Amino acid sequence: MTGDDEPATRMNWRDFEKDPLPPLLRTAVQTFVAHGYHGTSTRTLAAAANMSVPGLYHHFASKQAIIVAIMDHAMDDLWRRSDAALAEAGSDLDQQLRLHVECLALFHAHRKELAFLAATELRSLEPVARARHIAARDRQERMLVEILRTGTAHGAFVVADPRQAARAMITMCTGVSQWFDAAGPLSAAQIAEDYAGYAERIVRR
Amino acid sequence: MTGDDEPATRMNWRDFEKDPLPPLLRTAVQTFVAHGYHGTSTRTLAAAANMSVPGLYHHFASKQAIIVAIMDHAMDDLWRRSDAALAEAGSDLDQQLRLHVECLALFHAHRKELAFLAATELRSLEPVARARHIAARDRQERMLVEILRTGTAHGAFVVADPRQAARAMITMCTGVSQWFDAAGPLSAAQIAEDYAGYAERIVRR
DNA sequence: CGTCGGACCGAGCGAGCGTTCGGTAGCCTC
DNA sequence: GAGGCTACCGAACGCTCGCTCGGTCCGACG
Repeated sequence: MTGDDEPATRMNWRDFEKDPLPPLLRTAVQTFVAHGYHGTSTRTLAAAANMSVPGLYHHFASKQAIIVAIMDHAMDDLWRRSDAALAEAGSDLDQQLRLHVECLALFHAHRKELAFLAATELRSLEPVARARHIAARDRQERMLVEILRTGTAHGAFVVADPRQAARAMITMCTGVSQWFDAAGPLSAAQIAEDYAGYAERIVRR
Repeated sequence: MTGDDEPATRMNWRDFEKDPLPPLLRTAVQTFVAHGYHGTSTRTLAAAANMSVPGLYHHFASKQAIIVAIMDHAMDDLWRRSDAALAEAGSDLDQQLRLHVECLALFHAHRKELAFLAATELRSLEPVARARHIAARDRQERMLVEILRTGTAHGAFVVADPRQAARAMITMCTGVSQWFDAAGPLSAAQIAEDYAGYAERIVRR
């Protein structure tokens, strides 16, 4: 082991060019978003990927494994982006908050289907995967709580309850995945900037 | 017709004593929250209500009719409460915003299962009911947008995009239904007050 | 040239699904 | 006390579900 918490080259957390998801999972994401996990049959999944049902089972052990792969990818992608955003902010607490919220909003706009599933299909995961997903969600939440707590301790922010404020900010960003429209009047970048502003105002002295 | 947009006695929108939902629907809400609409069978629904499957079909025409009754009740209850809150606020714009957000947060805390379903099971509704639910959601959103727009026009608030700010506030409150715990350290009333504060800060001059 | 393994498919398995049929038990009315 | 109503239930219908069996095709390798 080499202590891998500081990768040599950090990802560009603002880059959403293409999602490296294999085509089968990409079509599965869209189908699950439209009808939900239990509302989608393996036949529908196979048809969406231009494949037979056994063809699908060649790549994944079960329908459950498909949703698990999607959810894991979502949580991993968000975590790596927000980790990179924190690194970019350095020790400036205001900047840490701004970039974290910007990162959250960008993710929920650019990866809206993925983010929607991550928020919606928790209950469709079997116990092991569910526990893992909850842990990832909690770790993600803790990152923002820590920013708010440190900022409050150093007098940069005024927050009565950092955990509650973090939840308000996170669910505010989560909501973006429900209504964002790439063809709409607001770009993801504009929304992210506005949301960073909302977060700042919530904690302003 | 007597012009019924001003009922003689308005409901007390802060009172959440008991939900007037019949027992069958009450148990259905909990089961749907746990497993989702498509993840719940009519046999499970019947067992949760201590009933046989035909017994369940005596009260509702179909499984779909059960979810529709629940969703309609949720949207109607929220609408009547926020309507009453607006009436209580009178013409004071700051108060309109405060009470509206307080009402939203209270609803999503006290009726967390109901609110969770309303936000989550839209895609499980068949076209007619779905259209009705979307219309109700839009009407609900428009109410807050109007408050923000009027407040901005009168110089009470500073909001670049009322629609976007309204969505941020609404999804912030929607999130309460995902993590609120009646046995937790924060009461619904405390949360509602904090959230009204967040909303105020977002639009503050 | 042979055979090996990855990528896939048609057909079908048992289980569970939403729904319905033909009842029964208890109560109220005339 | 006959008839009708509400509130149910056991059994089963036709269908779809997740999943698997026993293949075929095809490019890579020796």
